[in-house]
Amino acid sequence: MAITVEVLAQLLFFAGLGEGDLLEIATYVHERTFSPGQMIVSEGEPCQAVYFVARGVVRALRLSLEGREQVLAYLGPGEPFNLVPVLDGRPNLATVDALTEASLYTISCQRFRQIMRDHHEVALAVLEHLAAEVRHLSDMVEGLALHTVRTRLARFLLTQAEGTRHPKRWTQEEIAAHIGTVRDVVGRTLRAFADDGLIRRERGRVVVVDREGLEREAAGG
Amino acid sequence: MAITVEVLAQLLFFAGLGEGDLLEIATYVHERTFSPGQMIVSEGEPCQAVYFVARGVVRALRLSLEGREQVLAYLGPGEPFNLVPVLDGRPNLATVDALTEASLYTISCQRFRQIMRDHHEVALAVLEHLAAEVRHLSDMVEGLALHTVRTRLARFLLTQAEGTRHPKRWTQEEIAAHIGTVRDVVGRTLRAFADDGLIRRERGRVVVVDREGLEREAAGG
DNA sequence: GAAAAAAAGTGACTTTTGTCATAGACAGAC
DNA sequence: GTCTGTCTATGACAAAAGTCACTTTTTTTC
Repeated sequence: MAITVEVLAQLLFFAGLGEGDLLEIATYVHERTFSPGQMIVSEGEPCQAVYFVARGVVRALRLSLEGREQVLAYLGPGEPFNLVPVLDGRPNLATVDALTEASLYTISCQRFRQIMRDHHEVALAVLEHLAAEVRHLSDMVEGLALHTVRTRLARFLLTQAEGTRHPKRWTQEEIAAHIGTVRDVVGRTLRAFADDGLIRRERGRVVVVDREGLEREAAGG
Repeated sequence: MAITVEVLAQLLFFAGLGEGDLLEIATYVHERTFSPGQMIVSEGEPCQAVYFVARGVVRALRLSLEGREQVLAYLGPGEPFNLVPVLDGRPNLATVDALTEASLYTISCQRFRQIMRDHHEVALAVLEHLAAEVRHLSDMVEGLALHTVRTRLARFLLTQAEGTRHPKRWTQEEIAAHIGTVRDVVGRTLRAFADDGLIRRERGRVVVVDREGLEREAAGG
């Protein structure tokens, strides 16, 4: 339960700090654990804290009234979330829930703001992280506004194929929430890709057969 | 042509700096002017500089191969753009072009990175700005992924109506590029709103008649 | 290994969105 | 004024996306 300096230093933002600073910050950090499906922060609520994933996977998403979900990001160990409300003091931007058993470190808004004021290195690291977030969201907007589901799915498959990461097994529902559509349409489009010889579908897994063809689809011409 | 300290201090990021720092920074700043329609930065190009609008209006947008445009933001005096490429060193995120005669201040990537390293206040101000950007883009993603054109247009009309700003006269084309659709559909949807008694259309201008009704549409239920 | 739950497959159908083509309205240039 | 280019109106149509209903398969859980 005690947060050690070694652990803190592995969190993106604190990597550059010295022992002394880390010891101080460690006193601000609390650990909380969540079980799969449990909600961690809720869109629209006033901001409580900034979070870091210590163990497990969580996802940030927006919900519609009809219950449709749009995933903004999957987050794994070391990654922070709920930064924006901490920075601008406005309500939470997205709902975040746990996908797996997850343990998180939290730092209250006021404390984290103070840390950023006091530690220039931290502010710079947060800056870099937000820049990545803006880039990611802009790409998302571009895809949603200017491209068809077919194109977005092709892009998704390609990035997954590159996936240096462990090849997670995605359900169609999950893919849908990722690319901004519904399960049925994902299934239908996968079938279309298979019919066109771009992919092969084997028990839960998708194999890219014709990378060039898929890339043409992803270009969205 | 010379950049004065008074002018610099009006740019969001430099408001908190002292005379001495401003004088130093002023030596890094260059002014450039653009005429309406001229492209200022181009998506995908390597990053050159960060920009501040001194006078006029510019817009940041993404283009599709078919020539459709998605506007990410309109920017007026005092506002910065092209920050993300400066921060992450990757290619420009969006195209930016001038809508009016515009004069801009520029600071090269290296210089601006240096300024952020040297001036904590600037880094914090940039942080705040990026947070706002993330919030805006998330809302955009939510709208595009989870709501119909009808809902997005209702939201657009409401925010325009609130518009503390000067009531710009929007063409349907501009609205379309803003909410992620095409002109024809905007026109059709406006007509539908008028038929339903939510708005009244008078020569180029839209008047909200039934605010409550529009808000119901905007809720996207 | 059987039952239950979750995920996927699929066709029919509806709604929404986008495309095209053409005509009218309007604003400013001169 | 008249001309010209931009903006708007509108209908017919096509394509994309979403909904429904139901079945089959796969995975999990006792």
